Amino acid sequence: MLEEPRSGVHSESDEIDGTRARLLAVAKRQFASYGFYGASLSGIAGEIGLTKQALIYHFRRKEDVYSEVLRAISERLSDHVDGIVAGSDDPLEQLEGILLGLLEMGRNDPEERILLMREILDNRSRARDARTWYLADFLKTLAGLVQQAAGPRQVSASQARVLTYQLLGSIEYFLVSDETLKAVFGGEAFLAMQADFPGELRRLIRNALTLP
Amino acid sequence: MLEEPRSGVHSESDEIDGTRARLLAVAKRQFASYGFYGASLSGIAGEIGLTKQALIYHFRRKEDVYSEVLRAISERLSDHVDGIVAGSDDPLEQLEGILLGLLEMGRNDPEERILLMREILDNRSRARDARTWYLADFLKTLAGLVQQAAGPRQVSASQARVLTYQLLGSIEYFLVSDETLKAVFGGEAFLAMQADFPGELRRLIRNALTLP
DNA sequence: CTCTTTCCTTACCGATCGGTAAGTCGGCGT
DNA sequence: ACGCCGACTTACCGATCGGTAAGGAAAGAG
Repeated sequence: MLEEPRSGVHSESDEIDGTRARLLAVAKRQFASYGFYGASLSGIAGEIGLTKQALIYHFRRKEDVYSEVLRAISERLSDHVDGIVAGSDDPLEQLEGILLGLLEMGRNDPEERILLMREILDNRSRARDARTWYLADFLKTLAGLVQQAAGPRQVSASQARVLTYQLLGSIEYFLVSDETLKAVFGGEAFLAMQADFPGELRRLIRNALTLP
Repeated sequence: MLEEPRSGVHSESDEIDGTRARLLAVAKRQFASYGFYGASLSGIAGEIGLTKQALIYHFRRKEDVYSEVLRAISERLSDHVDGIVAGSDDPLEQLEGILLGLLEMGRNDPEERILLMREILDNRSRARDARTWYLADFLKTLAGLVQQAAGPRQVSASQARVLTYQLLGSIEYFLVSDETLKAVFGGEAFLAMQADFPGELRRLIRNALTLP
């Protein structure tokens, strides 16, 4: 029933460790759906037919599972940014690439956006550790790009941060609201919104940055 | 130690029922901070020196406490909208008023925005009841206003909804991120952002709606 | 054939959860 | 004076939480 115990790797190689990766995938989904408190170790492990002690064997504490999930997300996020930044020299193009890419990432993996949104909300109560700082680099990079891209407008650093957050908020809020939108406007209207979103976002970015 | 048992009102009048209102206020804060699962009946009641059974006496179940909190918020929200709409005839002015007012409301009562954001996230898992529909009217009104205000651009209903959500997202995401922003950029930078936000939001609204 | 390590199990722990049942107690109407 | 009733309390319930301890199957190493 169980596949690939693999060679005698010790816990170093995350590469193709089957169980651990599967646990992380499930954990991501459940943390996103139910939040840190709402998700349970037994629920996560149970979804792939294991007991919670198997989960607690791979990661020592619940917090560690959560941290690991978060770390993977932030890693993917900065990889994305690095990839885009390497592919262009124009700040405006880079910014557009990052934000539209973010939209695309959210479309492919909605739970990830939801988890990140929850993290922002929980930051004020739980946590204490790094957490926030996972996103710090991403935010600073983005704000820097905005300030460069807004050349014609000559915005201050603070204004650039505000703009960054407005653009980011447009995207993240939309990505997180899919179920609400379906419920309020209907499924087909939501599909139309999904189709219209990228174009309107591009407009929003251009308007926000290039107009005096 | 306890004040105003008041006249023998039965549970109808929410008017000046001391305990009930205080419980709701505490519940709002704790639901916002810890989420539905993270907040506990005993924790809420304990904060004003009562036992959880006092809480469960006033509201029968935990869900009912939560619903009541949410209902109050949505009521205040639609009151706000009604007030603004009554005060102006120009859709663009109305929209600006509503959105800037929302920003102001969020500034005065951050927990309220956080709770609403959590509600959006939780909608997909918990819930089943109305919930979403509390916001439905608000969203539809807003989208209608956007479409009217975007007259020169001639946007479709779907585009209007997208625009609505982008603007709404800008605000809500910012309001919810205060702690993150303080942690990432520092407290004084955050204050500067707070000062810059309304102006940039106004720009964003105008650009999004009036430009072709 | 043993010894060890990896990966997972059952058994158990105290704490806390939401919720029920059954009082207690002060003020009210009659 | 008596009983009722609203506003609480203590006592208790089963379920579930995260986490510890100990053991066992499987596989590689010597």
